[in-house]
Amino acid sequence: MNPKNIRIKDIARLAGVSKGTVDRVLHNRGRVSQESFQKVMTVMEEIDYKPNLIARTLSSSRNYSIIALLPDPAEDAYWAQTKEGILQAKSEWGHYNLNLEILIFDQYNKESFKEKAQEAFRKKPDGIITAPIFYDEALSFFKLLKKEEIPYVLFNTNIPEVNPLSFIGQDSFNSGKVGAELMYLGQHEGGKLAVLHLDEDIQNSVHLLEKESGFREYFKKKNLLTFEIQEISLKPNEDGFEDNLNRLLSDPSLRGIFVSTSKGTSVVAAHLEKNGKKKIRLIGYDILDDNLKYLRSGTIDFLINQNPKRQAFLGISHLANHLIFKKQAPERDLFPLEVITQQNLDSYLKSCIH
Amino acid sequence: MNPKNIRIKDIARLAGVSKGTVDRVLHNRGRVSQESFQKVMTVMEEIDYKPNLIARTLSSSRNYSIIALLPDPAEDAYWAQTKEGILQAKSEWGHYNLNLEILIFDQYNKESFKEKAQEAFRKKPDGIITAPIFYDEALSFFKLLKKEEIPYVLFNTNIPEVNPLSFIGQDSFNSGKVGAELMYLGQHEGGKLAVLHLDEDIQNSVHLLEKESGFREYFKKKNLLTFEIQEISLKPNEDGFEDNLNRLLSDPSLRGIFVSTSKGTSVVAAHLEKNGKKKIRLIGYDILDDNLKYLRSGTIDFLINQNPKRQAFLGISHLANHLIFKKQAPERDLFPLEVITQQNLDSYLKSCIH
DNA sequence: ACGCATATTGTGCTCGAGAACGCAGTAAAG
DNA sequence: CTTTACTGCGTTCTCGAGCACAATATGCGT
Repeated sequence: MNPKNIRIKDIARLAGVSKGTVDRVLHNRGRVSQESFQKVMTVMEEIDYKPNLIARTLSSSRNYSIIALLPDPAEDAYWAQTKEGILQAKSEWGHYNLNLEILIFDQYNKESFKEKAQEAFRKKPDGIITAPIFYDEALSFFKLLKKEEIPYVLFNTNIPEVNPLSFIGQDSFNSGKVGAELMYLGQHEGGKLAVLHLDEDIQNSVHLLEKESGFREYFKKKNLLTFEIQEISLKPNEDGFEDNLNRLLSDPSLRGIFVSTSKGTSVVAAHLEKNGKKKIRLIGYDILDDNLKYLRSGTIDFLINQNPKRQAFLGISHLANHLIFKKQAPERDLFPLEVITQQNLDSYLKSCIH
Repeated sequence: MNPKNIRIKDIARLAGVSKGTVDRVLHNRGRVSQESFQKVMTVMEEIDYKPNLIARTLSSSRNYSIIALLPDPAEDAYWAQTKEGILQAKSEWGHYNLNLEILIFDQYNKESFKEKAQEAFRKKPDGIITAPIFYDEALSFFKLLKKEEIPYVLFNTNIPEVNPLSFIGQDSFNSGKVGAELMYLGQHEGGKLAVLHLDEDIQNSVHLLEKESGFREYFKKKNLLTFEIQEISLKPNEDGFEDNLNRLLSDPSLRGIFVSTSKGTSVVAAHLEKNGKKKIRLIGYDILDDNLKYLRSGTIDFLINQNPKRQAFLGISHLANHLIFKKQAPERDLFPLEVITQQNLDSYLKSCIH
């Protein structure tokens, strides 16, 4: 009744050869005469043959293994969401022969990353997904993987020069510009603004610096000279962290703070709330539990959503599609820069997007 | 080498029965003795059997047909994006045996919908997806479909009482609240606000009215009595439309306009720009080409993205997954309420989310 | 105990692509 | 003139679930 799809068998029949020959032509593995080749090609040009992905996948049904190399989810709500994404991908792809293993490293310890990376490498998986937060260490890891032709997908932090199969994440520079835009919104009279990096290892975090550049770029391009932008980097685990933060917040001319990390956002919000400074505009990152209440109470004005869960989920999906269905992954899957407010927060929490 | 997945065959072996029996137990189509049933169940409880979706799909590889019933994409940029989503789904699901047909009706003509709906019904597809913009006509259509057990998916406009397989779209009420929030942002001194419905058939468009309710609710809940909210419904094809619109816009106390339709947004923006009234805050819907330039020029302050393309795409996906893979579709797939600004616009245009 | 009906169970083919295998034919090497 | 090597090509089996049908087993009546 329905116009059934064309099968290799059909092509073979039309070309007057056997399906083995068609198979050889399609995958050009030689051993085909000029004549047969031509016959098959003629047929191929006339009809558009789409191989049945399901059949193909079934026959070559092997068990693929993927290793996800992540910072400790127990240490950080951001990475916890990443892990959720991985687990969701695991259950979604579980039906196919996909083995998914998670290896955890310490996000503050390069050695730990090196160790786990080596462990991952030793297991010779069919694919690897990781957030390469240590630049140099990641570099040599990827060199190894490239040599062994193990595809790798990056998320969160991009290192374009290592040519990953795919990068999934945000455009940090533009993310910073969005932050600036939200800062400027209805607050045009100028004043002091702070860009706050709360991270243990700012040198290594290119994407945080890119956010700052984007933030500055916005004001520069608009020629808004009445705003003074001050960059401050603090390490939450360092001595005197509280004092430093308090000093910053007590500046009466401070109009707004742009926090470049998700974890830092709630830290700053807590301080602001404690000191009753709700007038300072606060913009930060991500829908973490800690951030939610401050957004709801109005201490945090906006969040920019990096969607770590979705990043991880899509990373696995791209990799799995590549391995199982031979689909080609996008070189860069840059997420939209989602602005979260009090009113649209719930819609993000409830939506089934992943 | 790898812990191969458990196959029906394995279960049969473990339970000491044949794979036919296991098959009967799994799909409980009776004709199995108590004893065999127990043996199989015991094994099933010990191991978690996940049927190989690929194999299943291959064997029962029939051609599914889906009909998408849409308003004319040539008439309206919004529905054009919907169509894009359908086409994208078509190419993505083309590998599987999915036949996707689009039927177009006139969005201003109920009779046209009835006609096309009947045509769709006559073709006895395996599934239908549609945007039920005519309430009564849709109702009787779905009654028919239900009787024939043809699954249907709704998008854009929900009619919960017809129990669709799935609804994909926005929560209109909260969408209005987000509109209100964006209106209030940095504009606290009160004044006159307009909620503008530009549509040919407002009576029939529940979701537009819901947006208005949400909009009003925000100000009510916040007890912002200094704002006066005025509702205006205009039909773009009616005589005197221009005059009516101009009269509204020339009100000097008007502080902001919330347009409930995507098409209406650019119409209002054009008028505002022509009259040099950039100070009136304008909030509308969707990333349509016509809207883009006004958002970029600043006449439109914010867009709320309903993502028609993604709605259509996911609608088909849910339906296809239901038919082909027997996956159960979410009853409601409510999208996040995406806020589009000058700075994050490009990230939305470029992102590969679909 | 036998025939027949029904209940239960097992076998074997299907889907479509991939790939191993093997056969026939031919050319080069011994 | 045989042996080996290699080409070209067709056949056949594989993957795992689904399903039709064949093959048993059980029960009941005579």
